[in-house]
Parts: sequence; C-alpha cells; structure tokens
Amino acid sequence: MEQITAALASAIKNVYNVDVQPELSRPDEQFGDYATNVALQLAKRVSKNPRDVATELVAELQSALGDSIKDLQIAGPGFINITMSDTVLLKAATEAPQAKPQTYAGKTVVTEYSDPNPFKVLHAGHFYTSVVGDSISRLVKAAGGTVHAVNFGGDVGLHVGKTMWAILQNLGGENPDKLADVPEDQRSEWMAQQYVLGTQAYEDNVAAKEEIIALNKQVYQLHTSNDRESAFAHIYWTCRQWSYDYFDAFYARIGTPFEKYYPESETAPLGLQTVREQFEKGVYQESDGAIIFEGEKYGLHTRVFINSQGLPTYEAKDVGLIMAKWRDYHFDDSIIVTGNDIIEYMKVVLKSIEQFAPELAERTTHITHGNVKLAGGVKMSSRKGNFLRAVDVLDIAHQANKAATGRDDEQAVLGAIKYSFLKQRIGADIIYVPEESVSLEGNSGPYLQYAHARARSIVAKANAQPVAPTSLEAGERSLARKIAEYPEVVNKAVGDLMPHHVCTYLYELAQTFNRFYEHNRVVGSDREAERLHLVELYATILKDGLNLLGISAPERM
RNA sequence: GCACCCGUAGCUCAGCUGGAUAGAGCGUUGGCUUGCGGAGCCAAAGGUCGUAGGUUCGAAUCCUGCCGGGUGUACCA
Repeated sequence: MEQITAALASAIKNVYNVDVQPELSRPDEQFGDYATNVALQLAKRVSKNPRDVATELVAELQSALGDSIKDLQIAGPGFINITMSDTVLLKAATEAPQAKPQTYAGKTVVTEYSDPNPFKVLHAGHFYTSVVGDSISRLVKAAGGTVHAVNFGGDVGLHVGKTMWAILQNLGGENPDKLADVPEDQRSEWMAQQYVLGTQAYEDNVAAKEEIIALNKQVYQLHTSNDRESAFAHIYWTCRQWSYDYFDAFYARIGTPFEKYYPESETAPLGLQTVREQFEKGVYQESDGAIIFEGEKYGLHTRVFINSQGLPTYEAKDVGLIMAKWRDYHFDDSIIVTGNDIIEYMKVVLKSIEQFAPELAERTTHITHGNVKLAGGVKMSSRKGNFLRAVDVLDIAHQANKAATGRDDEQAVLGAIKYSFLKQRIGADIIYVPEESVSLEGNSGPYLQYAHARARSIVAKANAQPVAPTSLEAGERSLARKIAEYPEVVNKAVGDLMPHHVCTYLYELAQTFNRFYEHNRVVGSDREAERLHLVELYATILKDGLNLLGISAPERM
C-alpha cells in the first residue's frame, strides 16, 4: 500500500509537478483492490479533464509498479482502480497478522476508564465503559504502546457522606461490630441501598442534610489525620474495602484488569495544593468564598474547584488526578474514557490545566460515550435506586444464552456482551439487546467465536500441511484480499481509538470466508495445502481481532 | 436562553477528513441441503439518509436555519 501511494505521489510530481499525498481507498471488489480519486481532485488544479489526468497517471504508474500490478483501470468520472498481482496480494495476506501499525511505539500511555465510586453501585454503564476502555487499551498496546490502565473513584465526597449517614442509622450508631451481620455476598447490594436511603434523607430531611454535610467533612478529616482506629474510621475503611473487593472481583470476572486505583482521597490533597498554588498565580479566581475557574474567557463556562467550605470539588480532584498520573508515569499520552455528560466539564478542567501545565492538557484525550439502555427498559439512576447493575447485565445475558443454546458458557456470554457493546461506534447511547447479543446467527460475538472454532477444526482435521499458494483462484483471491486488509483496519481503529472498526471488519471477514467455504472444498481437494494456508491465516486474524476486543477465541465450542 | 451530542430500511446499527448503483444484522418472502462443525450459502422485498437552503463537477458526509430527542450550564460526581 505504501508502495502504491509513493508511486502515485511521484507520478503526480513527475507529470504535473504538484506535491500531494494521495489517498487509497478499498473499493468494491468488482473494481479492484485499491482505488484513488486523485485524478478527480487534480483535474481542476491542472485544468484538464479528470479522465485525461487519470490516463496520464496510469501510464506513469504502470511503468513504476510493473509486475506488482495485475490491472489498472480508469472508471466512472476518473477513478483509478488498482488490482495487485497475486504474488503481492498473497504476501500482504501472509504478513497481515503481524503487520500492525506501530503508531504508539516507544510511547507511555495512561488509560483511565470505568471510574466507579466506592460506597455506590457498580452499574451497567461501568460495565460498558470498562469494555470500551479495555479495548482501547488493547489497541494502543497492539500499536506498540506501553499501557497503564488506571481507575479513578470517589472514596471521599458528598456521596460518601450520604452512604455513611445511612450506614450509621442502620448500625444504630458507630457500631462497627454490627457490620458482621451483613452477609458477605450481599455487601455490595447493602451499600447501594444505604446510598439510596442517604440520598433520600439528604433531599427530604433538613436535619439529615446537615448531618451528611458534617459526615462528609469528617471523612475528609479521617484521611487527613490517617485515622484507622476510631469506630467511625473502622466502619469507613471496612465498607470502602468492601467496595474495592467487589470491583476487583467484577473486573476479574469480565477480564478488564486495572493496574492501579486512584482514590479521590489521594488526588484531593494534590488537587487542592495545585489549585491553591495556581490561585496565587492568577489561574483560578475567588468568588463568594469559593475558588473557581472562569471558563467564559475561553468560550466555556465557570466551574467551582474548591467550595466555600474549603473542600475540593470533583474538578480539583481531577486536577490532582492528572498531576498524579504525570508524577507516576510521565505519560506521552493520557486517554480518559467517560460518559458524554461530563464532556463540557472536562473541557473546563483541561483548559484550566492548560494555563499552568500546557503539555499535560495537550497530551490528554477525552473520549466520551453514551449510556447503555436495555431494549424496552427504563432509564437507570443509582440516585433513585431503579438502576441496571453491572451484574444484572451478566445475569440477563446468561439467561438469554441458556434460552438460546441450552448451555451456560461464561466465555460466550462475555463475548456476546462485549461484542454488542463494541460493535457500535463510541459516542451515542447504545441499546443492549440480550437475545441478539448471544445469538449464534448474525453479527454477534458468539458467531465470531464459533467461526474461529470451526476454522481451527478444519485445520486440525486436514491431512496436508499448509503451504503458501503461488497463484490464486477467484474464491481464494477474495478471501486473501479481505485478510490483507486487516492491518489497515487496525490502523484505522488505532488512529480513531474506535474499536468498532475491528468488529465491522471481523464480521465481514467471516462472511467472506463463509462464502469461500461454501463454494470451495478445503480438506481433500487438490488445493488442500494452499487453501489451508488461507484458513489458518483467517483463524489467526479472527483470534487476534477478537483479542483486540478483549474477547476470547476458544479452539472448540 | 446558550453550548455540546444524536436523527440513515419495520427494529438495531455501519458508512461521516465529499466521490462510482447508500451497506450489514434481525425480522419478512422464496431457493440451496444426507454438509469440511448448515451457528451456513444464494436471492427478493424494504430507504425523498429528520427538514429547508447553501458550497461543489459531485453531499448521508462540509456550512447555515428549522423540527425532534438527549446532555450540560457555580459550590454533586
């Protein structure tokens, strides 16, 4: 591909003396392997008919590329369609599994995603963002980056005050011993309930509201004084650990491990210190007793970083988080994956950081996604308590899987959920349809897992050893052509940080293979060895691609 | 009010740094079938790409207005 673009660029230079970086696209198979519309773009600049431009370029290309080209055609208004020789195509296909772009070679990249809060529920959105963040991490890693996947969450803040208030009510005061009454497998659910009760009290009961505000301060003080002994501290640290244990177990189950948690109690002091220092330097302003950043100057809005109580808001904690990431990793790139709702908020935080640490803001990419909605379901809100928990998604998918296949296969269920989350472009809300996700037919994770298992089984069953063909029959050529596209697809997915490109491609690849397989016998044919070579490449790419999505590719199903 | 995101087939979505007849899956209708794992293949029906303009040789794609849905907009996260 690079060879063709280079030849094209120099052809244009030779004929018209213009410097352009021509782009190749993958047209319909009927048109060839690559197509370019440079002749159309050039026509005006050189005052010629686009088809004449194409004719002149084709003549140059022909002599430059020689044997590596099978066919060059001018079509339609002036497209140049390029068909590679079988030799070149086969070489590209054979190298495809190893030919990933090294966009991030030598770079240290911190990815942050999931971000659940201790003392609150782990909901379906956390599941979604974990899967997306994990796949993005895998893409960056495949592109040569050193990736540190980290997680951020609020172990201090008003929501903790709310939950702690309800916990103290429930325990009848500061009685840590009574925590033993909560069954181990119900801890997470119990805490989620306490949060809902605390939130209701905060809204409905003035006295409770004041107590919660006081408890919030008390939690901050507990961190400042490193109190681990008092009864209150005992309750706090125990429940906090329950949350982290639950998160760890869930991430282990779905296969999205994290290297590190940054609790807000850790980033808060750092953020507070940084914001205060920069306040002295005029980056932040004082207003009504709070420390703010005046975003209006930059076309954004104003936000509070330290409230009038002297406590850091989420904004200051996020400033602290970026400083902590920088301190720990000196990253080249920082990728943050969150929901759409904080997109404007993040712009303000980053703009403020840009004032005193421009390189940190510059190296940060904020990727945002929508919410997960269950087909026909209700909107979830952990505040009100009518939420879809992360574990509910697993349960629903398991049920659907059992109904569809009669089996209970955790790997298939995880593949189903992850694929249905990832196949849609990141950005808009997504609708999760459990039945569709676990279906063995159509564009689903289990379908691709099965496709892989079947291909592996063909290779295992064959008598011959795979041998790279020297020429290609029509059906073989279609398959080889699709296989050869893989590196370009990964390159696009890495460039956009968009895993769905991989999904789209893998499904098309499986379709191409099935078409080939339907019409071309492999085992027992006189081209068995040659065809096995292609089947093996196909299986390898399916596995590799699924791995980029965090989906397992079993040998058998 | 202002800002940002979304609006493509009955449903769920690709395609969006402009290019060749707008593509998939599910669903619907018809065909293939004792198979290498048919969890498949072939085919049909189904779209004024929200809408009205603009830019362009060319617009689902870029720009503007409008309609519809969502989110954000100072001491929550």
